[in-house]
Amino acid sequence: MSTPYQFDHNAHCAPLQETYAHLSDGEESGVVVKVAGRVMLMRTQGKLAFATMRDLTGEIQLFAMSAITAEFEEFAKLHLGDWVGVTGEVVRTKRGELSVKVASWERLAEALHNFGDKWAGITDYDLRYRHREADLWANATTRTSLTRRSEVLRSARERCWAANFVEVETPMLNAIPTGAAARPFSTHHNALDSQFFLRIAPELWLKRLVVGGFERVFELGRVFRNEGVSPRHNPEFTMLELYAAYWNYEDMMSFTEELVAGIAMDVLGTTEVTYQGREFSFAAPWPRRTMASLASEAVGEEVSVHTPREHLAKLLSDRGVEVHASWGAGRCLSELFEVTCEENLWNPMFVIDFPVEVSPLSRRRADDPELTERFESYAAGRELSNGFSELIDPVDQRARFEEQARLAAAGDDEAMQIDEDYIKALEWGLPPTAGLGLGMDRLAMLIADESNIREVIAFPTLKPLRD
RNA sequence: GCGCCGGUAGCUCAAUUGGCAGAGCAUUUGACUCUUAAUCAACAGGUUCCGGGUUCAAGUCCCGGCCGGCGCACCA
Repeated sequence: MSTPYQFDHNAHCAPLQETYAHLSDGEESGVVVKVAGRVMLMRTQGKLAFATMRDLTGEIQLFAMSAITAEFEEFAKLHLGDWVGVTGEVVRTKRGELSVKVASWERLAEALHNFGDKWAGITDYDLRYRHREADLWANATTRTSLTRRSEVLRSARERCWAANFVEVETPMLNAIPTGAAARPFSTHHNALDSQFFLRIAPELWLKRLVVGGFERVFELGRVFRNEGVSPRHNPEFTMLELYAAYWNYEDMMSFTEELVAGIAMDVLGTTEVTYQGREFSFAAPWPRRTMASLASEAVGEEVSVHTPREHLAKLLSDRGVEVHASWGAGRCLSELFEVTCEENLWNPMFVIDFPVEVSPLSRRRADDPELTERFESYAAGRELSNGFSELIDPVDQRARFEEQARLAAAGDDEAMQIDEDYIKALEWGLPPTAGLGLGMDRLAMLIADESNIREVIAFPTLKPLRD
C-alpha cells in the first residue's frame, strides 16, 4: 500500500485543546483542521470509531462515523501506532471529549511493532535503551526527561552567548589525550598512518584559543572516557567547558553559580528543586569551603596539605583505603576528602583550594604554593563542575607534566602526558585566565530528577548484542 | 573488572516442593451509532535468553556463556 509523501498539517493537539476548551458537550466549532500523529488507542463501536491520536504536543480524539468518514471501515482497522493525517471539524462529543470529526484521512506510515502494553507501556530496560524511539511513545517520563535535557543545553548556550562567550569547536581526534585524568579510547587514521585518541577534554585547545586572542570561549560537546559504565557514568558524555581571560577562580565560581541557577530558572522556573525526594536550592551564592577544612571536620582533627604524609596515609588506611607509594600529602588529602565528605555534600557547594599534586593544570595559590586556586562544585553528593585559575607559566607547566610522566612511569595509567605544543602555546603568553568544566548530563539528571544518567541520554552506550 | 539480582507470547506479568507453560493487552475474526485502558464473543500466538548437565520428569536444580538492573572499583 502506497503512502503519501507529504501531509499539510495546520494544527497540533495541545493548542487545539486549549483553543476549543470552551466548546460544550455536543457542540461543533464549524472549523476544519488538518492534524497528524500516531493512533495510540482505538475504540470501535459499530458504525462509529474513536481513536486517540498523539502528536508532539499532546493528544486529541479522532471521531469517525461511517456516514461521513471516507473509507470508514479501513479507519476502524488502523493499528495502534500507525501514523495518520486527518482532515475534519473540531467538535466536542456528547460525552465531552474534544475531537476532530474525521472527514478524510490518510495513513502516513504503518507501525509493524506496537508500543508496548497500553497501560504498562514498556518497562524492560534493555528494550527501552536499545529502542528509545519506542520508549519515547510508551513512556511519558522519557519524553519529559529528554526534553529537559534539551532545554538545559539550550539555556546553557544562550547564557554563555549572553555573557559574550564565543562558541568554538576543537578537535575530537587527538594525538595526545590530555586535559583530564582519564583513560582514552584509541583509533587509527589510515591515510596519516597515525594513532589518534578520542578527546577526554577540550581544555588545552580552548586555552590555546585564549592565547590566540579569543577572550571568552566555550565549547559544548562530547568527551570520551574509557572507563566504567554506571548509573552516573556513560563512556561518552557532554561537557560545557569555558574560559575567560582576566578572570580568576573567584570570578569563575560566581559565574558558575549564576549559570547553574539560571539554567534551573529557565527550565523549571525556580531554583528550588526536589531531587529523588530530597530538596535543595540552586540559588546563588553557594558556600565556598576549603578541601582541608572539610576533611578536618570529617576526621575530627586538623589536617592540611602540610600534615605529614605518613599521618594522612594512616587516616586513609584506617578508613580502608589502600594508599599507593607514589601518593604524596596532596593526593592523600584529596583522597581523604573524597572518602569522608563527597557524598554528604547535598546542597550546592564549592570545594576550593586543591593540592597542586592533583591539579596539574591549575595555578598555585600565591600564599601557599602547595595549593592551587581550584574549585569543584558539588550537588546531591556528586561532582558537578571543576574549575580553576589556569596555570599560565610554561616553566611550571613543563615541571607539572614531568611529574605526571613520573606517575605514569610508576603505573598510573590516568596520568597526563607531556604536550609540547601546549607548552609552546603558553610560551606565547596566556593572560590570567579562569576555566570551567561542567558536566551537562549530571546537571540534566538533577534538573530532570533522574537517578540514572541513561535517562537523560537518548541513546546510552550499551554492549552490542552478540551470540 | 568483581559481587548480588533478573531474562517466560509482540508488550506487561503469573506458574506452590522439580510434575500438563497461563492471564490481560496487542494481533486476527465477528457484534455494537458517543467511546475514554470502551465492552462482548471467538481464533491464533512459545527455542521459557543460549549451550551443556542432574533427574522418570527442568521455566524451576547444577555448570558455562550472552544481555540487563543495582552495588563496588574506576571516574565526571
